[in-house]
Amino acid sequence: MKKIVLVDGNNLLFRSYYATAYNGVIMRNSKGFPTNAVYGFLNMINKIIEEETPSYMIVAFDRGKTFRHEQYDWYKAGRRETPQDLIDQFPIAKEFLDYLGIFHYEIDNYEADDIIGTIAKKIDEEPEFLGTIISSDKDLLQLISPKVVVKLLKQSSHILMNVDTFHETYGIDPINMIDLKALMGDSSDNIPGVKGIGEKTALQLLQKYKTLDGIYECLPLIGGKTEDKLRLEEKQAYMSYDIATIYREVPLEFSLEDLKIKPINYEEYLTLLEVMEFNSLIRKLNQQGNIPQIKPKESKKDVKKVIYVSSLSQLVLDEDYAFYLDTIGSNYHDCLVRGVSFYNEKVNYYVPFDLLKDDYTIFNSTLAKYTYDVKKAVVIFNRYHIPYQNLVYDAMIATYLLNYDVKDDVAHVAKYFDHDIPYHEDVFGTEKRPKKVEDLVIYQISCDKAMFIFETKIEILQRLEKEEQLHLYQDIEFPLAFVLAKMEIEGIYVDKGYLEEMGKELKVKIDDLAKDIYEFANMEFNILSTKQLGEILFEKMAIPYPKRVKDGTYSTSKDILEKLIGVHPIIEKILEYRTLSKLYANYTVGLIDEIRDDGKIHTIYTQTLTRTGRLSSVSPNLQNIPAKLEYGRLVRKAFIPRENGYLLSSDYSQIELRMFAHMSQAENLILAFKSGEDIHTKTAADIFKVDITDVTKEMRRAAKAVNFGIIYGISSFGLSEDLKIDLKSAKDFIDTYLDTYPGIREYMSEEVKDAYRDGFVKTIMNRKRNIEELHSKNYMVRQQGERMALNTPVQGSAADILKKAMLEIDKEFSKRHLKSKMLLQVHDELVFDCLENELEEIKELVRGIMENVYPLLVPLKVEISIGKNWYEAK
DNA sequence: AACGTCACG
DNA sequence: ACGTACGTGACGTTG
Repeated sequence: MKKIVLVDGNNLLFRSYYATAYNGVIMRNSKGFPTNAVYGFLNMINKIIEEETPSYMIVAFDRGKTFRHEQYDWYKAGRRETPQDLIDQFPIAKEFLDYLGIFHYEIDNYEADDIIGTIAKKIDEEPEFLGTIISSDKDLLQLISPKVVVKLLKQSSHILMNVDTFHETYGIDPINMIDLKALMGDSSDNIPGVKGIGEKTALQLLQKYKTLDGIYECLPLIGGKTEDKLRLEEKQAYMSYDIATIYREVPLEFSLEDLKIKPINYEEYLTLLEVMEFNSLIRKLNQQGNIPQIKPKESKKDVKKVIYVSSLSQLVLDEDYAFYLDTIGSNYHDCLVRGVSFYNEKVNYYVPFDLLKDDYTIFNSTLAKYTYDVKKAVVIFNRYHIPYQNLVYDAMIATYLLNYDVKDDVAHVAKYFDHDIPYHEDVFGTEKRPKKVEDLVIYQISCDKAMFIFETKIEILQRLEKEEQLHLYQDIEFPLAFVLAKMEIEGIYVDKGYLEEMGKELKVKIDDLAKDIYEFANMEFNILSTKQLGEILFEKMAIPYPKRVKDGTYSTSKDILEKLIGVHPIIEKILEYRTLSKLYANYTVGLIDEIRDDGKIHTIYTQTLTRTGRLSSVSPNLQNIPAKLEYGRLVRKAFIPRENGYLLSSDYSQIELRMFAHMSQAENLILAFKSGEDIHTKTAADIFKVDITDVTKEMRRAAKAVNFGIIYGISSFGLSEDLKIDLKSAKDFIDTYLDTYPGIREYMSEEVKDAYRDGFVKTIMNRKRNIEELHSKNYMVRQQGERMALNTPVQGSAADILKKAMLEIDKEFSKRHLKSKMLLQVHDELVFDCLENELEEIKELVRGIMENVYPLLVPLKVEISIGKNWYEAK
């Protein structure tokens, strides 16, 4: 059998382009020519050849307008225009295919789909051939046959679809994919389908009547609304059928035999790789050693061999350098340090940590030092009492601000700068299943990381400057890392005995509840298993399920269960069981495990994770300690100051809504804040048009919900769920709100418009977030993108402000030599451990800074409370 | 390792 | 017709 791989070239290039477009910033070669799409394309082609080992292959491309456009002028209307940077890369991709000996084809008036469809038909007819189609477009599934399969590309994996798997998934035959599209339509191609019929209904119909014709023949049997809809739009359905049908009679000027892969033209291939500056691919080619006729290319820089330093006298550092800490273990408060690599113009060292840890000079020189994760370095230096100065650059923070997907492992971001470093996990395995690694490999990787940091520093800083983010980087995020390090190192005392007592108490209550639940259910089962619980509640006990059943699974989430309170007494028991189990596992047992020998918990703030600019907190998360329910709140009594100290908590009141008022410049909302009234009460008074003294609890609750909705990028459905009112009322309510505060509508539509135009949104300090969702074909995903576009500037700007306040507070503490310490940050709250004699001073200082750190069109208000533990200080 | 659930702002 | 509010982390269950 001869296997032919059929690739949808357009699809592959588009995917590669959008997968690696950052902030509209994309990978380019030194001449400025865009290279990101071709790079991804080429890697994909290589991967296909490796995995499929085909002897025949074709890559098909679209060309110009097609017969579909001519027939229906609205076909594919509403699609975004293809960026010029992507268009420019098409010819290069084709050139690469030429050199790789891979056949590619395009023809006037037809899309890649049609070409592939026509070849697939030929494969069906010619016994000695088999076909594998590669694309992420589900349309192609209609081509599946006993001889042709489709490899459907997903985010990072793929699904292999053949006749059987297709049937299992959809319950219909592959060819009826067309009938399916005819009924449900396709928004991405602007295929209308039958209005009012979606995937569910369409599949049901097709499973029964097989085809569109079958359905229309049996129309009277269908009945109800569905029949009416079908009858009404018969013409449209058949038109959709036409347009969704892949044309399989394209006049082709070649035979299947012509698709045979030819030998690679290494010389031309290498030359083009060089022009594009795909150095990692060049290196790979060299390593494979299969380019005999070509002299190995000298890389731009001479690669310095790693030198293993076994005595300090060998370690000569007289120029600014990058260093990388080679550590073992995931938590840097107790990780081991195996060694440190150093890199600059002159050196490429790997130094075992034992040599360094007693030397106080290396990191304390006046040379500038660059690294990746400076906070981690500071914490580790502190652990070993290693003095340091002039840590001036952090590649992790810098690339985070440039919107790269930053991980603990440098290798992930390095690959975007064409530094090919193997992933930590691939080399070392997971913590549970570590792999054995050669020492030399360890040294090499560590040194490559230092090299990456050193060599890309200028480029990265230039990019920050170009994006006007140098201030955010230099004056906010980078110095903040040092402040966060201090807080992590300081840690917070936690009363272990108290938590143990609470744990015991919880255990008893949980066991009692379990007994009750088993009795109601008439059997013992695992209450925390959603699967078992769902079956017992909704099948065995036959409690009516309040929502539509989707594919036989029941949600047992709080929302659902709360709707069932009163139906059966078991429901409330389960809810309580859940709450207490959570408390037990997460906040008694879980927290106790995190208390270290010094009696404190030392969290780690992740500074380079969230898409909005907030921090996050891990190991443990101290940003989700119970606060809402009274019983849970008791956990906070375990968080205590040092002896004779006090905990002081200072939190911004409504900072996000204030930020929204500021950004939208909606005058009435600004006035609402300036009035000094409780904002939700004031909002209620405004929208219900009553006197502020006449606002009822119910009105305030409603107003509060809309205020929250506004911050999240309101949707009527969300609000209706939250307030448990119907959709229409929610809609009206939002309209009233928007009428009450003129300017908000305009602001929101402007923000969304800008986001579509730029592909990103930004905060007051020019933090940027790309929103790829906005150019999704999927309506729901785009909607979600729009909400992100509205929420991110609000949430992110609030985060900016708190960060700036933290910096100023830290600075002032040092300046005044205060003994009190800043310990925690919880998004809009800061927690301090204060000495009694400093309380008043701190209170005034913290309030002054937080309220004035960044003047807005509305005042910023801070609430401060003090206590002997975190429970009291709130 | 992925999912469902629920803790926080 | 679809399936929904923004941003996180950690647990236990399950495949």
